[in-house]
Amino acid sequence: MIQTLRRHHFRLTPQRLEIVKVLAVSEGHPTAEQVYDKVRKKFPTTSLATVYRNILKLKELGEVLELGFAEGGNRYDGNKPYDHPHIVCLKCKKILDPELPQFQDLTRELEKSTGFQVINHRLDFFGICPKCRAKR
Amino acid sequence: MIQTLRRHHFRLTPQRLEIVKVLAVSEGHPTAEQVYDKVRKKFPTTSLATVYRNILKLKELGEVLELGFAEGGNRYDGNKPYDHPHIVCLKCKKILDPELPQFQDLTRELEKSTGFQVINHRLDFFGICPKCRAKR
DNA sequence: ATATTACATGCGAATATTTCGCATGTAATA
DNA sequence: TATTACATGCGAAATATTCGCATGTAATAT
Repeated sequence: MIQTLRRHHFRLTPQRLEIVKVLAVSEGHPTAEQVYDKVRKKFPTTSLATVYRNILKLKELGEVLELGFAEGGNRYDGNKPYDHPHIVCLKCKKILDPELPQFQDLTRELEKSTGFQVINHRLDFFGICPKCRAKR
Repeated sequence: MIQTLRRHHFRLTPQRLEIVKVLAVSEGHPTAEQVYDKVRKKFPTTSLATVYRNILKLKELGEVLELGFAEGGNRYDGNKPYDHPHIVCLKCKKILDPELPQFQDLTRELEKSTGFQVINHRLDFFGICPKCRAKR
């Protein structure tokens, strides 16, 4: 990510580097607010707008994937910024990346049958994770 | 939908009936605002809050499917209120329901491999529809 | 090292979307 | 026709995100 920023001649400010770091090591696909909270641990004066601005930039550079949900509050993935299936726990809200080899490219088929030019896709499953199932 | 409302002893107000009708005949998965605009053609004093409240109710009754997107602004489907794939035109924003027989239940497989109890899913494709492709 | 400058930041205000509180209205039932 | 609990309309609140602008600072040139 840092390489990409450098390549595009964007400045490597401390806040920006920290946001990148948080996104890169994050598990479970954090919200903007969660990124904000972690960044403020190191740089307490950081503003939420800066977090959003940097996420937007990284999104545009293709380094971060944005996941929108009906309940509001987007989630971000800085590890695999390309389309891949997700499985969301409805209780603890964690989002994992399951392996799903059966889901090959239906895309080609779909393009043929609909006439659409398909650019990307989104596949999410919703349910209860093993840990939350055990809890009760 | 009206039967379902009646069965649950909800009142059949003119506004409610009109909202149901708009949702039932709508194509392309309207936004709340679009439903609001159509309902106001017949009942000009209808408030947006009423539209949201009724959509919420129908959602809870399982009669309307809500689709959230990262760009904000949910979309609603009153025709097929169960999980099914969508294909979204990034230009004209229309949403269609493609046939996708290849997408059988990966769900069972996923439950086995992840330990999740899967409750529902969401599969969307994004691209450019034939009409918009022709335009340029 | 220092100066320069264009990009970044922090702050609060603005937007957009959805929900809420509350007074009033009205569909369903008695 | 009266009753009553649910529904509506309105504006305000709650959320999530973006914007405007003054100030700060990383990168580059000197």
